Amino acid sequence: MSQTWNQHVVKKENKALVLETIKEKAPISRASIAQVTGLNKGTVSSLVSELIDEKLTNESGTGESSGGRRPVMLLLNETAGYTISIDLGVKSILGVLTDLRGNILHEKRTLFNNNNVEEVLHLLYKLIDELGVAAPDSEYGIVGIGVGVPGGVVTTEGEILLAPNLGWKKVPLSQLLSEKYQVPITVENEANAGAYGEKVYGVGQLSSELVYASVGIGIGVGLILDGKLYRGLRGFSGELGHMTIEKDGAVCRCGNKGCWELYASEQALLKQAEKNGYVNATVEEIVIAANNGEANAINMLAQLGDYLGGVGITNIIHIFNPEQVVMGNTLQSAEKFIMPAIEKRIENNAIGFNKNDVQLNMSKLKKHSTVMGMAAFTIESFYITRGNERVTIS
Amino acid sequence: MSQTWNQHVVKKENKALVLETIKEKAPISRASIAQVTGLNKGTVSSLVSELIDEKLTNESGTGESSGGRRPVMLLLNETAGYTISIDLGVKSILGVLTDLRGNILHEKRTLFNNNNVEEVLHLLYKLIDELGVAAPDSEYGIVGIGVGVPGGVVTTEGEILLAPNLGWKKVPLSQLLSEKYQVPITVENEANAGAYGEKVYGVGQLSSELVYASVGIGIGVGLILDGKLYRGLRGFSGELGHMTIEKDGAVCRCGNKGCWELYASEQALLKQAEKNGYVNATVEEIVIAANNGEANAINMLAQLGDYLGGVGITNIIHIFNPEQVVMGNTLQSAEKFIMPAIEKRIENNAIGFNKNDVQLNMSKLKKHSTVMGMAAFTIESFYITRGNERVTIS
DNA sequence: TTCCCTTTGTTTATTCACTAGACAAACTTT
DNA sequence: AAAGTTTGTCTAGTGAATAAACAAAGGGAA
Repeated sequence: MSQTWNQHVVKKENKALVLETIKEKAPISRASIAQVTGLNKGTVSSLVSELIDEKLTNESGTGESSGGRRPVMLLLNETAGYTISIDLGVKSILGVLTDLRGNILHEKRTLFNNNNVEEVLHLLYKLIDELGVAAPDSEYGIVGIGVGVPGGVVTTEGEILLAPNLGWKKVPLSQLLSEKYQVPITVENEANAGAYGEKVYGVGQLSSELVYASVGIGIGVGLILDGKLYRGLRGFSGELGHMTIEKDGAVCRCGNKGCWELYASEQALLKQAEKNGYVNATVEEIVIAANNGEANAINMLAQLGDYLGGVGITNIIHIFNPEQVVMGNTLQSAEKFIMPAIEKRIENNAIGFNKNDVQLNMSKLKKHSTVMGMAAFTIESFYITRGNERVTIS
Repeated sequence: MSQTWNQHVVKKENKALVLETIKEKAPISRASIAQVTGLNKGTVSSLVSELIDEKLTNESGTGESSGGRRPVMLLLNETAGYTISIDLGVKSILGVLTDLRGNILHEKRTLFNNNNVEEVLHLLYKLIDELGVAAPDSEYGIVGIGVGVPGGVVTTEGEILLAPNLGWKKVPLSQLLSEKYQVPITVENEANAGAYGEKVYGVGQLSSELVYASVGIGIGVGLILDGKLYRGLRGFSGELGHMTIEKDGAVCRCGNKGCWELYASEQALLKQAEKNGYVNATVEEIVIAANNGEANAINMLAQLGDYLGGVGITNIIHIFNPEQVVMGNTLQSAEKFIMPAIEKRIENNAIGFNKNDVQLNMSKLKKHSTVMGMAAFTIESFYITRGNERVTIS
């Protein structure tokens, strides 16, 4: 059944609206908030005074007069609390400490070779502890920990993590962190987090229909539909890496045939490189070779762009009619060599209307897409749950 | 900017909630509504009396006592108004007259050979007029006309229809109908409407993540995500018929290569049939041949199922992690021969988690999926806009 | 039958959040 | 200095929901 509506809900929503307005347009006066939101001046005054009591916003000095009494400017109190946000990769862990506006205060990357669960968890705990110590004193302290992971998070049966690329199955990461740290924990797929990061802090801030393709060892896709992250029934949407693009193609480890990521990923590139005599090369080395003008390297990257743009991304454009497609993760370093191929393929292959609507970009946050997405999740849920507490208390 | 919240909104939402409850659980008493929704008995009483004044609900007689005073049962007044809902196909127009619960009172199909815009519009107007005459007298009369069309509806620049399969481009259908009939008009893609029809009245009533594949001359897909129809940025989502499934495949008329609908549609089947000596055959004839045990026909249908299930629908399952995939339109007549192939392919090719979540069904409404979807749109918007009028008046 | 208990639906008093408008403070312009 | 503006607070009033009392209409047992 749907929710019932009463005055408590009205107040909660209006308060959230005022806070959101301050967040977006700070510094801003009470009078301007009233005008922008359509709320009455008195209502805004009363809600703002509660927000100040809760330390969520601050009065800074007075602003410029526009012919009358000077306005008192309000600021978001972005140092009322901090988030710890993690990108758990297959070779390294990236952790950042952010304030409530998503400013990064502290950052650390830890490399590892041993994928063993206990080993990696130990490093993860160490990293979290270090970031926690780095947090300044504040009203709310650490408001949550978010971890982006290279795999699926099953939300039934209590958030269990499955990460084949890490060799992990059924790790109850969320539960483990909840027990160790008494703060809200969010665990989310790396591509989903990346999509949200680009939407909130990156190149997608103006788009509400955005597809983020994380092209790394495999391909993961995060979907922002109608301004919100779309997870599917149980969080397994976006397995576009395992979309068939060659119906009788090679067999993938997923059991399907002709999967996109067999043709257009780091894995695919390195396999091709092996054939062309680049033994045990890395993506960076191939990009350097291309920069040095080696035809083989340039061609390999262009072909990768063909497979990315001409098939997978064209399909994405047809399926979702998105406003924006953002590409991120490790293949971003080859931008210079793959983008022209991608753009050309989309120009040639995509249907007119869908093609004209879409804007294609490389990630703006680069290595930070995932951590910033996790920070956004944590911050958003902090503001929402604080609102709910207030309602039930009053 | 977001919406501001006040008591008017609260009342409007609660009234909608009460009406929704009556719609779903009729016959139901005021006391039960209060218990189900969590609203106060007095509140429910007052809202119900307004709904009765507006003729949207009725008191029927008293129900059975459960040890005290007998309850007065409330019913939805489904004959307070009627919708005219149309499925504009490439060879025929199907029109129905429905009441506010979606019961079909009158139905007519008109065939045509000449795709000329004026010609078809003339037939459409005639059909609408006939259905309008058939509507009984009622409080609100015809509350809206909805037309499902075989093409895209561009919502910018005032709802222009593009229907390549009809040979139409840039027909302002919505505007034409608005001028001729002074009631709310909805024009929507046939697959989108079919998806909503199955969600509201068909086999998808319990699912909120549903993908509807309309397999006819081409393939169109309607997406129900998070319980709502997903249209993409400008209404062009769901062009999955033009998803590449063979990267170096045949060129499609859309300009892309290896599109799904080249392998798995009526068009594809008939082309194959031609090769196998079934000259100028129809789908029905091939199904009859299969029923008569002709191996060629059986094999062609099985192969069609392979392409449907093993590639396209498997991709859908990986992309969306849906709760349900529903197939409809003309190919439904071949259900018996294609379903086993589809199911087998999905079993073999789809990734475990996504596969286990999904349920595969043929359309329940069959030829009526699209018209019922249009009826659902019209009815829903009637109830919503009536609510808004009330708010601005009071 | 009669009396008591239940259940339903209405009525009344109260609460709560928002709005309109008055007002004071602080500033600019003439 | 006087007049007009803008900001922010305060007060009275309104509308919608809730809680609780109450009336109406039933059932069940002695």
